[in-house]
Amino acid sequence: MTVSRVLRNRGDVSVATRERVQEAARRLGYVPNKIAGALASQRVNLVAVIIPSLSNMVFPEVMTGISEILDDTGLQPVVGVTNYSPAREETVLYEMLSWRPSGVIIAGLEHTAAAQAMLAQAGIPIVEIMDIDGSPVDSAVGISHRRAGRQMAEAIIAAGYRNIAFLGTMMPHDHRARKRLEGFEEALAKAGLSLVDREFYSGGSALLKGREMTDAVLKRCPDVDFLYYSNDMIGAGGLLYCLDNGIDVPGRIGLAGFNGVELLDGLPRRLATMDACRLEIGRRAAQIIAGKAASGVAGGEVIELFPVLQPGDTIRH
Amino acid sequence: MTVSRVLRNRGDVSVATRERVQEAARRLGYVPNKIAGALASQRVNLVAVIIPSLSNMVFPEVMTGISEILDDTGLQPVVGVTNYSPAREETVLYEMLSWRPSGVIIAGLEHTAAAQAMLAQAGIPIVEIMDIDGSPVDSAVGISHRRAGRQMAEAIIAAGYRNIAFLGTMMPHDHRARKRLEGFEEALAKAGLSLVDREFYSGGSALLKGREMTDAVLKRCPDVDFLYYSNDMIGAGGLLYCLDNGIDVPGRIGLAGFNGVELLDGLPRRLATMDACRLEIGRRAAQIIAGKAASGVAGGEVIELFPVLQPGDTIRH
DNA sequence: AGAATTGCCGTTACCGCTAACATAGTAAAA
DNA sequence: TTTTACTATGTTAGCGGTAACGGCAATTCT
Repeated sequence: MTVSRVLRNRGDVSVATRERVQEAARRLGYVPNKIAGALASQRVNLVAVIIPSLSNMVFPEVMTGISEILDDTGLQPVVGVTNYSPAREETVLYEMLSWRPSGVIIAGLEHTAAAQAMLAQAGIPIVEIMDIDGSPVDSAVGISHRRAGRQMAEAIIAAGYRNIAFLGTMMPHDHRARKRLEGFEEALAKAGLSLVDREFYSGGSALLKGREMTDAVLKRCPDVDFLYYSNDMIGAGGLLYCLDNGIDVPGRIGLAGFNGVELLDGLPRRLATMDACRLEIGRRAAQIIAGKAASGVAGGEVIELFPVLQPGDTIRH
Repeated sequence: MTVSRVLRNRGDVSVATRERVQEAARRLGYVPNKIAGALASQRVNLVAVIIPSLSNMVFPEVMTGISEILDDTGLQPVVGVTNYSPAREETVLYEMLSWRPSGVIIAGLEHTAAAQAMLAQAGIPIVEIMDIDGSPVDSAVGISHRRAGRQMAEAIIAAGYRNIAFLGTMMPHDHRARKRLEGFEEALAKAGLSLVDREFYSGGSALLKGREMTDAVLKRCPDVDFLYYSNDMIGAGGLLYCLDNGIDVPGRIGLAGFNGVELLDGLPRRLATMDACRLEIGRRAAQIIAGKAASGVAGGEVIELFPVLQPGDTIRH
């Protein structure tokens, strides 16, 4: 017990004993067994973070926000990656819950029925992040992707573009990209317009994909005057393609992406985009978990963040 | 016990009982407590993965390789991020070891004395990845960054460049970048050359940084004819800068980076680089852990991988 | 038929720690 | 001096599973 007290800085131990214990621990290379500790105390300083992917710039930044806040609380994030597969999400969630974490941060509002049930039953704070177009199990922090799509469409229409095409991921489970497209089309419809073309791809977002898709669209629809990309990476590819081919941007063709990734700052021209508030989403989500873990208070809250449109140099005005 | 057997698919249970148990588990939303299970069985299906950063394209790909292999083994990776801080690495390692994982995959060969001691004492397979220029605690999988730097220098010299500058990170703990630079300078020295300029920066790798640094070097040393970047991201920034400014690449100035990131495929010109074998490193490391976890065999092995120089379009020939 | 085996399920004793309480020693208060 | 109040340390009983073994009935072997 005395050792336990020393190593956790809990309760009264005389300075002499404390030092003797620490010295012995150091000498023996003793590393306490958290498994036993967690079992006995029914407390685990882990927060499960479940995200679709690590390779697209967006989630690493969310992670940064989460770590930033959690670092001060003794809580530790544990990452699980689902690759945009609902089945895998369910498995990963089950696996993580079986370690009885202090909270869950999970991307998106769409989960399998079983996953929903697990989340609801877990008895710990749950924060669904990125998206708020839907109903969360507990808390949610994110932006309205539908609104983001709508706003971008409105800006594009206001700038006078009329023959608008969409280029994006075909991932059946990227609900946020889907909602952006829905919002986008909704705003087009309101203006009496509709997409003149759409091009989908699967696989990771990459510059090269953006080039290929742009090429395909321009070949197929020579009179298109705006390309709306579902993410900045393929948008950047499209931008480079246009510049390489001497296409007047934003005069002849306008371009826009989504996310506000740092990458864009170095491009020859600044791509129009919308910041997805990734860092802030991570921070807020972690704050909710940390707050509830400390206070034990229940009750879900929904925090909506508002991305700002960054017109850059690829929409004319 | 019967429940335990059913849920782990171990031992004999009649079909009838098995189904009764599963049905009850489903109905109750029962999630077994791995903490208790791990304590009792002294087995934990977790592999600690300790890396410096998630935000620079290189480690996510290593993670992909790791997950790919581990997915078939029942083992699960748990990521810890150190932000290139040795002190933080020590903390993260301690934290992870206290959960008694089945193995550790950790980036680099340089650790604090305490971290070295923990790794050596842990009694589980340890794989140090990315680098093999040094002596591993147990196993290692990686490339020789010193050799990589040397090879690049030799190729540059062979192409006839003579006024060579280096642009890279100033992170005091990015040992791999440091070793590449050492190898590079070593090969220059052998050819009777030395760097005409060097420019360092701190912070994440970004296109914009690459532009700024390139601008600085070219202003300072107008007669420089080759720029060697410590990573592809700033290299790409430099390439875009040169193209924007009408500099003849690779005639007037040659460029090279390091890593072989996918990003480069979409650039107007292919940057010379060397693949760091990231995916393969992840795979091999995971295989070692999985193999040892299964067999219980000890004994460290060192696996050296050999990156290939991809000359691209930015070295003349 | 009796012995040996097999399939199925139950019992017991931990795993390494911590909550809760007990106990000595020591200083302050009555 | 005795009582009270801490302070510092020790004791006990789990936490929720699993390893190891035990036992019984049904089957197979000899």
